[in-house]
Amino acid sequence: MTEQAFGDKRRAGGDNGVTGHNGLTGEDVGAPDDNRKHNNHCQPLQDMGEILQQIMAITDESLDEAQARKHALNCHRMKPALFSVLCEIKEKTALSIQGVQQEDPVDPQIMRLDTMLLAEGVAGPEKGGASAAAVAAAAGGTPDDGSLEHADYKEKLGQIRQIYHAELDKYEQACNEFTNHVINLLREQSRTRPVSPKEIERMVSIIHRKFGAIQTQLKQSTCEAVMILRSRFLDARRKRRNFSKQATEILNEYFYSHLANPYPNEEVKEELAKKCSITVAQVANWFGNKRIRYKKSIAKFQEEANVYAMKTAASVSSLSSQANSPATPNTGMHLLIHTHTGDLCRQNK
DNA sequence: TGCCATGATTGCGG
DNA sequence: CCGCAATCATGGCA
Repeated sequence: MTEQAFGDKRRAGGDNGVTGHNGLTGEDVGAPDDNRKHNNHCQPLQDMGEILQQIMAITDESLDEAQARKHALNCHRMKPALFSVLCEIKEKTALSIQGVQQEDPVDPQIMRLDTMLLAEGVAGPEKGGASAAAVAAAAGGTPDDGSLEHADYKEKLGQIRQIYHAELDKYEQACNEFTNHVINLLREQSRTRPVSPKEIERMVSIIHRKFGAIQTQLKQSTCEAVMILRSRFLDARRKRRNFSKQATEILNEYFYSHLANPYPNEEVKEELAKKCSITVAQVANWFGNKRIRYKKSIAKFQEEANVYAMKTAASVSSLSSQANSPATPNTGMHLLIHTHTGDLCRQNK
């Protein structure tokens, strides 16, 4: 698209080149037709040679002379009228064709990038790292570790944010500079060839689009950096810390005092979580683990006890009545029985 | 360094 | 959605 636009520019320049050529050759400005005919009908190679020779023959004097001719042309009384006609013709031809597929819709991908950057707190106003808090919460660590990781995450995100904005400013500045430069250039050129304001506008939009593409690249890179940062922190989920002795004590206390039904309801879980400075999910995890492990250890002991019981029963048949698993802890039986029969598992539901 | 303890995750069933 | 069971992955100790 831009190529096309630049192509148009080159074509426009080419036209200009012909006029320039006329000027440089010193031929009469009032009789370009003769020159056209000449160019169209004679051997192009020879013409090229001539042109080359003319170019080679350019001296400072001839340049001055050309400048003077240009000036004379600019001051010609018919010039404004002719120029406006030229502009009009160009408007009706090249520009009207070019301007058709101008407005392309906003890329949904760019919108996604913007949304993500905004959500992550990279773009938009500074907002105390709300997403960092979310990540820390997802990590499910203890509050201490959470705040530690939180600070780390916030710092890294801040760095990304800083770089992003610095680059954005840089690009914006460069874009403005370049745009101004091009506008000035075109204005300068508009004195010698038909450059309508619309064309300048179009060129500016092309430049903006080009710089927009660079910005998109920047946004993409920033998004990637944030994703990597996030994944690093989410990977840290598994990096567990053992609960404090106090916390384990509190949890064990509840567990063993409710062995018959070690299923704390939501309120109890919340209370325990508060007491232990852990999350409700962690309390639930702990009880889940505890129940299964307790049951397993009981089962293990039971198995062991059964082996011994079998041995004892086999060797001392007269004492078989006492062979009922002395090693089995009484407290564990409730849970074992309950779990196996499944009648109390959902009491809290 | 290996092993066990332990918190977290996952898949499944009800 | 909850709990169970299996599993992962790390902490901590001998």
